[in-house]
Amino acid sequence: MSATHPGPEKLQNIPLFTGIDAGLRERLLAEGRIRQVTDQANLFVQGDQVHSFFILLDGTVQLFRESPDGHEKTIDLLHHGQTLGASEIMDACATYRAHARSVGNTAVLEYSAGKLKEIARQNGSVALNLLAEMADQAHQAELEAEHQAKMSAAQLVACFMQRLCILFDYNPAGFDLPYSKTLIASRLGLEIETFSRTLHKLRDNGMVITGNHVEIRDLDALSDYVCESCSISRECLTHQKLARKVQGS
Amino acid sequence: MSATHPGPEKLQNIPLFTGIDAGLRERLLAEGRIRQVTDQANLFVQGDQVHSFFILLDGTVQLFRESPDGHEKTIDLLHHGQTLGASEIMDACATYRAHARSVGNTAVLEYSAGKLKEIARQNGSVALNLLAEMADQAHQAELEAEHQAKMSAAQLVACFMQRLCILFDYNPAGFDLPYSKTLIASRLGLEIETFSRTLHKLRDNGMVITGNHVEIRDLDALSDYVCESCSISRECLTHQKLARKVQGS
DNA sequence: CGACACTTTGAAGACGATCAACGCCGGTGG
DNA sequence: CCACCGGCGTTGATCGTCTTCAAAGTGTCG
Repeated sequence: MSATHPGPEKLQNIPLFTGIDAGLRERLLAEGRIRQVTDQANLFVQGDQVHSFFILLDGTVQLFRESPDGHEKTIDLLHHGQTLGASEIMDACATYRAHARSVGNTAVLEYSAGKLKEIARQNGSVALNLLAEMADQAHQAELEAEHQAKMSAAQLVACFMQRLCILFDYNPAGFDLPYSKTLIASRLGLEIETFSRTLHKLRDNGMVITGNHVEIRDLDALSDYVCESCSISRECLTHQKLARKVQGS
Repeated sequence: MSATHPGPEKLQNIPLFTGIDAGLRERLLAEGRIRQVTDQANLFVQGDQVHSFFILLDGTVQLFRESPDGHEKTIDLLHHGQTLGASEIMDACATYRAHARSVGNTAVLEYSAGKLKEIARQNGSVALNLLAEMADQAHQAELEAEHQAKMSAAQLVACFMQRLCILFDYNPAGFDLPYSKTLIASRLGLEIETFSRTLHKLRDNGMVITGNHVEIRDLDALSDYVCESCSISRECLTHQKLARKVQGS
């Protein structure tokens, strides 16, 4: 499953370039530089001068921040079609606000910051797509904050598992975790020990985890559990589902 | 201090309209409808069809979500020049994702959703300003999530107080809280009891609260305390300071 | 086989939420 | 003028949850 040669299909279905003329899209794609990135490599480092904008073609990228006391908090895990660096460029803030590190081999399309602005200025559709993407990013981040503030560890994990199923089209009845448990725990803002213990507690909610394998026995009960104290988890799930459908069309 | 008649100065210094020709700005302002809003009135309700976009002219608006179990979580408190509804409109999501309720008398400039899109499409500068605003919104929300995940109640409160000083240009040596404690607690995702107790504990960190009055004795020590486990609180503070300066110019 | 990263498990402790009671204040109505 | 009420804030006691520290188990790869 290495990403040394992203097929041409990886250049399709990029949300940023949807709804624009095919010829123009080709030209825009050609203006970016395709980069193969090995495991654990930094695309950029928190505090660096903003130089590039990235579109993720293949693989996974971990977006995370480092605090003075050494702790790492994973902000998000990104996949095909998602972008990095847009908000930094648009915010006219000179430095990256987080680290971006590849998880496994990945491929990205890289644009210079200036080039992105130029493209956005010259092409209204791309600018609108960019706006939609940033709106969604803001929305997801707000949800995230609400989750962190109000949900228990068990609810966070359950919510995460459900989103995994939607994102990767897994069968809830049985699938394998796509990341290490350490990475997931970091993504959820939990200590690895807490995460490990929580996985067992969820057995009572119809979710059985054995090693790397997850079985969700009762999806509805789990959904109720997740949504109980979260204003729009359910809405959020369907929204993501929708986004995926749109992206696939 | 009522907001029944926002002076014309309130129509200036709106970030969304900075950097555009004065004549055009006048026209854009004229296309919006000025609305006076009384205390505790809803600008929109979570789940409503998205109909309008708002620019806050005067007063404070509480943005909050309601969960099935009845709890309210305040997402943000907005002031002059900030906007509401942009991300919903751009996200092509049909409903508001939160409630917006006035805190005290306020004045807003209202545009229909369609009108906003039209303006953004026809005016590149406004679109870029909108992008910058959404980028900042996403950034703040990410920070928020990190804070909720990693900071203690005392750090949240200390951080909040510092931002108050920057936002309202208060003298840290002594100022009064601009909101009720209940509202602040909700904003920070804390129970009112926890918030109340935390205020006293902060005495050890050089912050003395008596009733409604706050005295910060040692700003540097407090800043260190806040940033100890937060990756960019300090950066965040200077960023807001910067944003304010830019807005004032 | 041994080194090392990852994960699990146990025990202790810190922290915030919850429940309950009370004090304070402004307004309303008798 | 006083009694009552409701909203707001404080304080105490208790409980559940998550973190922390420590130790041991599992796996992979040289």
